Amino acid sequence: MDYLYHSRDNLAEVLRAHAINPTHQRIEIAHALYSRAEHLSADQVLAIVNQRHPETSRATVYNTLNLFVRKKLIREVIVDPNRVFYDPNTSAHYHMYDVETGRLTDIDGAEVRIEGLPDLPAGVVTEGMDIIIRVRRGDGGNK
Amino acid sequence: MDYLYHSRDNLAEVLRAHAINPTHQRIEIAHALYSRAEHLSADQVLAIVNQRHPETSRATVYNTLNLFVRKKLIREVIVDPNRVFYDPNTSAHYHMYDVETGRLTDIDGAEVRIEGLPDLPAGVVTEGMDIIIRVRRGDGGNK
DNA sequence: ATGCGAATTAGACACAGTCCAGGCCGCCCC
DNA sequence: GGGGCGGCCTGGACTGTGTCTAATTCGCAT
Repeated sequence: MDYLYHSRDNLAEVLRAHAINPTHQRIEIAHALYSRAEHLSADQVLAIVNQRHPETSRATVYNTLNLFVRKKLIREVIVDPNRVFYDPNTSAHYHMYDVETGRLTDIDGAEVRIEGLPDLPAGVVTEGMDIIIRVRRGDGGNK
Repeated sequence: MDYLYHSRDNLAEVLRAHAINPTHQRIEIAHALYSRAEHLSADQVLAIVNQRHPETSRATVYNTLNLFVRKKLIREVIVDPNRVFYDPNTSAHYHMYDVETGRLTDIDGAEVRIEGLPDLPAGVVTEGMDIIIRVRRGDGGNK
């Protein structure tokens, strides 16, 4: 994957390549996402960005994340009813979600094959497919 | 499926079979879910229940839906960041979600086969698997 | 410097969902 | 039948995520 080793300079290029005006804040937000191989919520991004560079507003974080999603720079992952996670990895892959800890990890999609899905209704187009495997630690969970 | 034709009397039995005390409100809520082959949000359930029988509180609707989920009577479907949908069909099946209309429809899971998923880490147990195919109308959507 | 559109900001707002303290209801036992 | 008890329901306050808006600031080109 090409999303490790993103200096802030490189990130500006990446943003431009996606037709996004690379502002200060947007670069910081992109950096927060790309510099760690984790799935962050908007609030986490806000916290990370503000601990380094003094101030970025909540509105900007939300606006920017939505912008990135629209421009297909990142992907939303909807697994937790409370918050949306953002995933800098846009290649085909799936997710494993620990319902106890809330931890979300990637599953490589390269060798996953799915058969037997019915045809889509006419005039309908696939936007994407999510697969989420919900797990818990075998012992700790009481019925 | 055995979730059509649920009179309120039958529903009381169903609830008891799941170790749920069949109160008035719970039966009405179960009825709202089982009597239509649709996926409802908590707010929709609240509206349906209250248009028939005068008053059921919001807290009760939420408590009851969560209780039903815990008792495996219904299932949560998390596809829309804004609200949770509840699905009375607990057999293995998947979902198609229209990102434009918000409409959620079932995909029978009987003949779906998935291969190539990696093994789970040791000591971890599958809680369930969700597959969501996000679609949109092919023509109407502008880039 | 000046002007202009785009981006950012603070704060108010909207909304789903939860919590809490009080009251009600059904049920059991005497 | 009456008294007590535990579970259920209720309104309302509260929380947290995300959005909106009006005003300010930024960056850039002239």
